[in-house]
Amino acid sequence: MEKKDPAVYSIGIVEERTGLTGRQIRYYEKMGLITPERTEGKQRRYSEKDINLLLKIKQLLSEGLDIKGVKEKLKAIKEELDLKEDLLNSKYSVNIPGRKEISSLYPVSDRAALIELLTEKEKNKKD
DNA sequence: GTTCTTACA
DNA sequence: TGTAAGCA
Repeated sequence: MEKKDPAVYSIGIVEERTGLTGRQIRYYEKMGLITPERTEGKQRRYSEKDINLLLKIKQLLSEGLDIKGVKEKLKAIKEELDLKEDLLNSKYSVNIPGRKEISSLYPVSDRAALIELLTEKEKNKKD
């Protein structure tokens, strides 16, 4: 089950796929909302998850949150995820639940981000 | 031509 | 946020 997510998208591609301007994308990065990789030439390279994260940010922003609010929201989601991860790795877990089941426990609005972050966690443990 | 940073309106 | 300058 090789599930890699290399950062291969240029900022131009990300603009098209997220509907955001390069200006906004760079601004969110400066605000600490995203951390894309860099090529040797210092150009930004985004992964599939970065794009999903950008879309999540865009959604939260459209819901009235400001940059600070989005940052806190993303942090909250991550903490929630770490908590669930502990349960998954717990010695008390007899039956390891599948990601699908886990995600179903979450409200639809947070499911996308949850799955996305969980996938990242799983990948990091494998590497 | 694309992207990057800095800076000004 | 848009745009321009000067680079890579």
